[in-house]
Amino acid sequence: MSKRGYHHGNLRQALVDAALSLIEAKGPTGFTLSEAAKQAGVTPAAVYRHFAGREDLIAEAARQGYEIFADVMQYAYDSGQPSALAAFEATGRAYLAFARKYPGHYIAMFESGISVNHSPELAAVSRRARDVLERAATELSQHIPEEKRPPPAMFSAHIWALSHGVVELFARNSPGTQSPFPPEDLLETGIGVYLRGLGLLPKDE
Amino acid sequence: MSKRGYHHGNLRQALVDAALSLIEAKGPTGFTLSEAAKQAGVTPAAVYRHFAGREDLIAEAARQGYEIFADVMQYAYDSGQPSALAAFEATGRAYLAFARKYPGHYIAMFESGISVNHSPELAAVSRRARDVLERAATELSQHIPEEKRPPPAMFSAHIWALSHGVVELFARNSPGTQSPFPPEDLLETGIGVYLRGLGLLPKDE
DNA sequence: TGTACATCAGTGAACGCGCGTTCACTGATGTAC
DNA sequence: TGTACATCAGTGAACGCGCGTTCACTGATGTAC
Repeated sequence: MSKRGYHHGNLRQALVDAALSLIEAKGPTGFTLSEAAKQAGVTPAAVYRHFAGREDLIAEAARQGYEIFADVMQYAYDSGQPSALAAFEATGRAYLAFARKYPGHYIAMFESGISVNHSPELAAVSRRARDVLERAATELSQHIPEEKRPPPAMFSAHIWALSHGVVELFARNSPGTQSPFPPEDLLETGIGVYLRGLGLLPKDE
Repeated sequence: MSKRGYHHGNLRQALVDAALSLIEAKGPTGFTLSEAAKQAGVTPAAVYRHFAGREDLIAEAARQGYEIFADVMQYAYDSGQPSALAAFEATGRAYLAFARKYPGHYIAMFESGISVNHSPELAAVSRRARDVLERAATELSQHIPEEKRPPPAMFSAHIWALSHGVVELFARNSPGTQSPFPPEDLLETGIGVYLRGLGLLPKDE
């Protein structure tokens, strides 16, 4: 264990990590700049060497989350190719998997109250994540007869909303509100029924 | 304008109303006990005549929200009877209508971080609201051949999640994240596709 | 390899603030007689 | 109808706290020569 020098070396990222673990442990409200600094072994004032302030730190945590999120979605999409259906279903599963694996990031992204327009970078990377799902939806909807094809943006909005709802309502350890079913099953079956409704899955089980 | 007496007369409810308007205006974090008291024209200390503390005040706001919510859902359900399908679709629409009409209550209920088990009353009334949707789902699912019928609790969980996701992602005036479609349309079409997937709506438009 | 020096990451003390909560109190209200 | 009195809703001052942020500073690090 080498003695830490006067300079931290990687304080910026250490602060982001501290913020994430605080958010994960105590919710978006539980995070304070001072406590994050303390957890990184540093004076609160040191934070200002790396961030404009509290909100800026959260925004960076969210940005990193979107970055991971977009990668995860992209990877899932690719793994299902060349089948449009497999690619689409994989991205749906990836949404929930991300929320479970990176709860701190997820909360920073969707529940911390920071706007996706906080910075151009944040807007861009969130757009990138959305685009993956939308592309998967677009390609899948090619298999629906044109005249009864819903707009792909609506299609993907439905799945996004269902996924988000499942996460918020059933995949949180909010005390007392335990899920009647595993969230993964809920999302899987929900998407299944939905795709069947679009004629993209056979009518029978 | 009669001079206010020394006693407020209905301070308890005035505080709840103040809390709701603050929550609506500034989010669940924006609400403070002190400011709610100020808005009700009263000293912060006066709050303690009526509530155990800050959290207790939010819980009461949420409780009143669930009460209204359950009534609204029940009314919608009744209005669709005797058609199981009409009743179900009406409750779906009622969910979103409630979220739009009572944003303060909605946030207190679902985003304030208070547990539904804060008090037995709160647990009971939230149970009542859930039960309406679950009953509608149960009745509607009678029309599905028994062997391919999903558990009604799962059925209603899907709709609950979709509705909640639509509200959170597309029905909030979160700056920059405007919806590509009106939330009402999104929910309506989403539920439509879903019901078609269950064989409860004809295959063709 | 050694020295002088510029850089700049982090310190530590201080700030003003508004928070939730407590306490002894006061005075308006309602009731008993 | 009038008076005495109990109740209790709201006051106002005070508290300790942790917050985000600022500031002049210091001393470790890295570079130029």
